[in-house]
Amino acid sequence: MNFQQLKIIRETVRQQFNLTETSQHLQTSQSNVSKHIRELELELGVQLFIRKGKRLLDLTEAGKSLFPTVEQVLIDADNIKRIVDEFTLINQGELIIATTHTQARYVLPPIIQKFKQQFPNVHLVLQQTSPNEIVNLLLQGKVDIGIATEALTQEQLLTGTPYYTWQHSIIVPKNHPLSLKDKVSLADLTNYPIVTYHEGYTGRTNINQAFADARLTPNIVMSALDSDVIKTYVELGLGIGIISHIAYNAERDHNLVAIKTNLFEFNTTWIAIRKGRLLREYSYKFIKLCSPDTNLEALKASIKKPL
Amino acid sequence: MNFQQLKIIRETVRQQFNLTETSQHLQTSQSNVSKHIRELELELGVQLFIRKGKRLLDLTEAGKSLFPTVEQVLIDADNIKRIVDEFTLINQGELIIATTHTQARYVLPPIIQKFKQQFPNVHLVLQQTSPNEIVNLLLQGKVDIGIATEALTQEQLLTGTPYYTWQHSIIVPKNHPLSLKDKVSLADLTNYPIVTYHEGYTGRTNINQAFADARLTPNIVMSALDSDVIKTYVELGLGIGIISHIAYNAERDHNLVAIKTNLFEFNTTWIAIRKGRLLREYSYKFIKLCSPDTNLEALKASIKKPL
DNA sequence: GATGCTTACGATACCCGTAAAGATA
DNA sequence: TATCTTTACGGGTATCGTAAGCATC
Repeated sequence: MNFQQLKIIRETVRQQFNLTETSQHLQTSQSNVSKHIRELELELGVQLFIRKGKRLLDLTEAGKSLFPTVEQVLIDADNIKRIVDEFTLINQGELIIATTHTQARYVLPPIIQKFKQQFPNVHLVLQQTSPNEIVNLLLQGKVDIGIATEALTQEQLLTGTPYYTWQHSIIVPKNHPLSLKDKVSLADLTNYPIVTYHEGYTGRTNINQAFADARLTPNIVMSALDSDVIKTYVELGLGIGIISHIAYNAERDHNLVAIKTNLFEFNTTWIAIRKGRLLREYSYKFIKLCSPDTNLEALKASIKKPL
Repeated sequence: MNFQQLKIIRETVRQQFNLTETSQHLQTSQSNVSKHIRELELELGVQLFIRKGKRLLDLTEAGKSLFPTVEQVLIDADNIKRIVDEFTLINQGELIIATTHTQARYVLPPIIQKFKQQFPNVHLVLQQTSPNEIVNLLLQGKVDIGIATEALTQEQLLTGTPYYTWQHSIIVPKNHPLSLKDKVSLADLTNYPIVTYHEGYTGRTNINQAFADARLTPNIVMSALDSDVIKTYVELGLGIGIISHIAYNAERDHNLVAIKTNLFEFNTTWIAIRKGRLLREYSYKFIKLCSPDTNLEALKASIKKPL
């Protein structure tokens, strides 16, 4: 058993049992991948993959049982490198953050500015993607920190800390009838076409829930991945918008009016990291910058409990 | 980085930085050990060992930081093999138990008999040693289960379950003056020479404590590692004995009288296993046989929290 | 027929142990 | 001088990629 074999097992699963893909991702040859798999199976004395003829279809029961441990070994091997870097590359390295558009555009800029002042030699990578993909990237150890409102709290293998809470606001063009009302109700909203976030993004779950609870059906004419797109179409008169209040800026968005409401539940945006995967010290400092109340020691402890 | 290098790091620490010893334990050559260490250091870009000239003295700070992770990787690699065995060698394999004389001689026999009936193909190894050594063996992953009264609950990296509680009894030769008294006090005991367990064995801590609390000084003329030795010398008239009540058998020990007392605190004998190290299913069955009330799921969960 | 896996084979790199040399106590 | 570590070197093995062969879809 060697690390290359374990990496191949992991990557084969990630590439859904396509050995050609696996070999390309690991920068090696197909034949190598194939041979390593069978040699590991031979050494362990058990089939790890279900085969149909020559094709690999899935992990066997045995394969499924040991796969989490394989992942843990590889993560720990990676941890060793990061521990070393903590000594050789002090306050220097890479910090990869996976987050959504809303955070990247409206929330993180001042944090990142401060972080960059404190750690000028840390190369910051901001990877903008969907909440589900953030979970994937975290689980695969491809990013250090994930920040999003959705999906992050479901996964056993992730841990983290709440970042901030917020609510949705209604945005309408200037002089829109809704902007003249004292109080806007959910029923009012159903009278207009609505533009808001896509399913699985930026608290859309809570929006759906509010209408469902009130037994109302909103007329959602368009859903988008980010607030800027929504605002653009609301400006064009396509409908009224429901966006994170964070994404509204009175000055810049002078063509729009934001209406604060309590119609939708509070959302919590989370900072998440993968259990079992150590972070560089500066990564914890970043989290502390985001959420100064975080108990870093407790967070570090929770990392050390993989399931 | 490969497994051999990590094994060498671990063994070098275990052998207190003597590379010759390390090579012998790993069945390889001295030069290999030496080279692997320096190549790993080169690859990681950091010194792992403090050297004085050519001799290795200790781990560096960096080495100390990553050592627990190195151990975890190797344990997990071992776990993978055990997981495989769970599929290929069903109810078959090895179960190594480290325990003290008292358990091996007086407590475990009926358990082991039952276990052997249920799992005839499991090779049982009973390793009899001191509580401190049991802790060592557990930490090094050289035994599956440790059973003892002392030392097992101190270590962060161990987890486990209480087995049973017991008290010490006084044993005296037949017709000894103490055997005629209605109630024996601690002060009474100080009037006679005492034979009991060695420090660190079989509840000796509690014996010391009881005398200390009463501000009495016992006249301990001899200390032994096991109850049989103590009984032998009490029979010879060397003094009165203090042994685990479990170790007294009225029939077999017909030359001795046991006096039950509450003079000493209750002792708890523990079953301990190492965190992070998976056990074969039959090992858990063994624990269940010992202590039927154990919540095995909770125990398994506690294994998965290294530190 | 296109894609994907296995086998064959030769080149290379790596790992190992012996032996000699050098350092430490 | 004993013990211990490093360096040098040669043999063996493992790993790698290319290319060809074969199975699957």
